[in-house]
Amino acid sequence: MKLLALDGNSILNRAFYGIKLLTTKDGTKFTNGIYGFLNILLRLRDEVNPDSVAIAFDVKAPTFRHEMYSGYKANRKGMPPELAQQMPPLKELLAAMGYKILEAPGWEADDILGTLAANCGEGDFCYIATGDRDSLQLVRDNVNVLLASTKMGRPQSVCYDRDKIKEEYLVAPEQMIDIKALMGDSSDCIPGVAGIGQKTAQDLISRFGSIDEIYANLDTIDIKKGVHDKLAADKDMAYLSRELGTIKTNAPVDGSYESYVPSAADAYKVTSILADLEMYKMIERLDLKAAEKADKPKAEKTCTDCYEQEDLKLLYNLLKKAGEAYFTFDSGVFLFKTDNGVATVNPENEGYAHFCSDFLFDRDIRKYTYNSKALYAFYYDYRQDIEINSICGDAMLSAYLINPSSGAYDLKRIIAEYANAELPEAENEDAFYTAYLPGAFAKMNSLIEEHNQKRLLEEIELPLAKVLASMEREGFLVDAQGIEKFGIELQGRIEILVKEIYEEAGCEFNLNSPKQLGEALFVKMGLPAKKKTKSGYSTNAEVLEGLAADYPVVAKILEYRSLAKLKSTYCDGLLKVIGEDGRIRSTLNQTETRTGRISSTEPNLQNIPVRSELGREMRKFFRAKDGCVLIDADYSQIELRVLAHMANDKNMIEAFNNGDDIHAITASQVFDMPLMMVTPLMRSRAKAVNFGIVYGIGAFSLAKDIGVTRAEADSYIKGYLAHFSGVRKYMTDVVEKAKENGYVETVFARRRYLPELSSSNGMMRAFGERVALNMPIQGTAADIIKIAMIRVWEKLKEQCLSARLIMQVHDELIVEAPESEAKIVAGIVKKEMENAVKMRVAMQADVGVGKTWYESK
DNA sequence: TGACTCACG
DNA sequence: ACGTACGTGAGTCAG
Repeated sequence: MKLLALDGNSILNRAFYGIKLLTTKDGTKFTNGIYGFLNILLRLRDEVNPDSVAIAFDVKAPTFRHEMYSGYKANRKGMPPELAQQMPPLKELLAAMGYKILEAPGWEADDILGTLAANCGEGDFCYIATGDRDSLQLVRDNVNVLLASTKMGRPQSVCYDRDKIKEEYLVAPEQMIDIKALMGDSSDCIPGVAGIGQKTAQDLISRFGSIDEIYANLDTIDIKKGVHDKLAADKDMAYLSRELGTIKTNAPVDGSYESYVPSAADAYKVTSILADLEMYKMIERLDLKAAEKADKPKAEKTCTDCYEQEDLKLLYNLLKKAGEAYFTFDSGVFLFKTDNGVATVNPENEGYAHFCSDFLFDRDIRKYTYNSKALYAFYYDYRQDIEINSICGDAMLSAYLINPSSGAYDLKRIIAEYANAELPEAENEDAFYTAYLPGAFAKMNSLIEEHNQKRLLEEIELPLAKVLASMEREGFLVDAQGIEKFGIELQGRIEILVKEIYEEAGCEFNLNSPKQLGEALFVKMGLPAKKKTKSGYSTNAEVLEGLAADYPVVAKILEYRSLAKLKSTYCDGLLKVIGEDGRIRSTLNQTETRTGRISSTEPNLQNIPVRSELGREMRKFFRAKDGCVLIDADYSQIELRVLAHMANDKNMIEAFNNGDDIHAITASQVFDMPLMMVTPLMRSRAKAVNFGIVYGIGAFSLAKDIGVTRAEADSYIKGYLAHFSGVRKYMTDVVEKAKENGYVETVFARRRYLPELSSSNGMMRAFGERVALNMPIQGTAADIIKIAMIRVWEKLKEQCLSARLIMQVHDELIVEAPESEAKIVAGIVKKEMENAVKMRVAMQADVGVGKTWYESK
């Protein structure tokens, strides 16, 4: 039998250090070690083509094996958490692949390998794969060592047999240990003989055979005096080292190679672990199909037969009787999970429209689906009289609530992660997913229950999907001609600027290229460079602003930048996406952000300029249709109010509830003076401190932001925390709790995991702490405005108003309403926003009305 | 595709 | 000694 025996720890180590740190998209799991390990394993498997495979791991012994020398291997124990984390999933994966994992408490992996090598009988062959040269001592006529490593991300292995060792070390493998006894090994804390290195040790052993021979004839053999004296002084150390360095061959493991014939891989489990680690290519490389038909405990078998459902009346009755329906949906085509498999319902079927309105309307059928927003959207267009009720589950939203950092909410991955499912048949993938929807929901619902997120799901995310679908459908009317004209004006100004800049710079270059711009400014023109980026000089606004006062050309570049941005992103960009009816329909993503906010894409309408006067002009082109006005309401200081509530800070709560100017109050506290004496400068600095608190403050960044020294910024923070002691306590508590739990959560139990907190990298840890401080605040604010959106939307519907919610910008809602409804709608929006939640601090929303976004805000 | 820059809350 | 505030999306360049 041909056995391939791997030193799991050693190979994982090589893989980990040979490949740069990789993580899953969300940063929750490190994967480079596992990835590299699999690469090496597959490579070896191909090279060796073994009959059996054994993978050995160290198991920490409760006490040191070699107590006489207590420093032994002390420096080997420290494994960085990024690596340690990867150990359990790796073992699980290897086991699922059908390989035997060998562990023996108190024994190291190389002892286990030594034992296996020693059991190599007649007709057997043993390949030891390791990253560690120690194991070379195990080489025999039928035992080879494959020294594995990862160079430039590629797996490599060198095969050592007797000849190769002779060639490289001039000795037989049995003598390797004597070399080590003399030279020692600092990484293994094997002392060796002081002053003797590899060269001398190799020379001595190749000439005299062993340390026994050397010491037996120490005074007669032909060696230099210095070497003789060193050998004489450390005789005990040499023998101790030999003992320490000798790999044991009596570990308590099964020595029979037959025991390590791999069993069939558990294809489902392997796939789901790999999918979890986002190693999708690896799934293909393993080609699990062949191994799939294993006769062992199977995952729940679900019928995935797909058939066209023609009798829709019958299907409706079945669903009605069941009281629930699991289905997926794509542009009008339904796939229903039924007892007989998966039923397809097509728009071409007779009675389709009738079926849809009956089924979707029926409150007594609980509906579990995927991407309910798309379902709402389709039927808003298809037939507006079809009402959709009782959407009780949306796999996308559930998966998002369970982990908003995973970023992978396609149905395929959700099924792979949460349903105990077998691999999909390639032909009818969609039917397969539908078939496993109930299983996935069962698992996700129990997690959601466990995390106390049931209300968050049912009262916020599920109803919000309908609101977002309606907002996307409404869109935002824009004045295309106005934008075009504005763009032309900008273009004119840009061309003049470009000419002037080229003239003053003395050369022409691509102003849009940071690389060329940096070159022109800091090399050709010799301006003082301040900051560098990975690939050259930094030319960002902060740097340029620092130079603008002294170099007029830089001021022009800044102006160019701002105009170019307006032109390309906002004028050109928006013109491209205006619909035939003059409205822009942005996509509102409900499962994008890690904090619970929604995001807006294609185009992003959440970053339309407002801070600069020229940019703000853009908002004049966002308007209400004829006869209508825009009602714009934004929360005042929602994040600070949330902080005051969560921290239960007396001073801050009182300030808000008195209706005070919070930044001014903060200034009076930070600078320790009466409110009357607070100057505008002090107020603006205090405002920056308030922002900083919400972001997880650092003195350095605060200093940079407001242009004071670090020490000064530091004293502001100290002053702040001294006066807002509730906030101080909150900050320590929330970080402590995050470290304990591994996650933070909002008032409404929206959760975000923070693996960064257990990183060994100080910067990553600090980042984790800032996120721990920020996410509950930003996330709770997001929860609140979502509640307000649902209430506003429902009120407008309830009162049969024509007004429509059309946009949300994190703390701001925009409603388009007939002029006649303006007053009442403004009242509804304000009221629903302010009453969305009851907190220790009252919420305040400011409402504006106007023909354009510019006017209404 | 990643880096850079910059628009918003 | 080292880098530094939270959360997004889009346009552009350059390898």
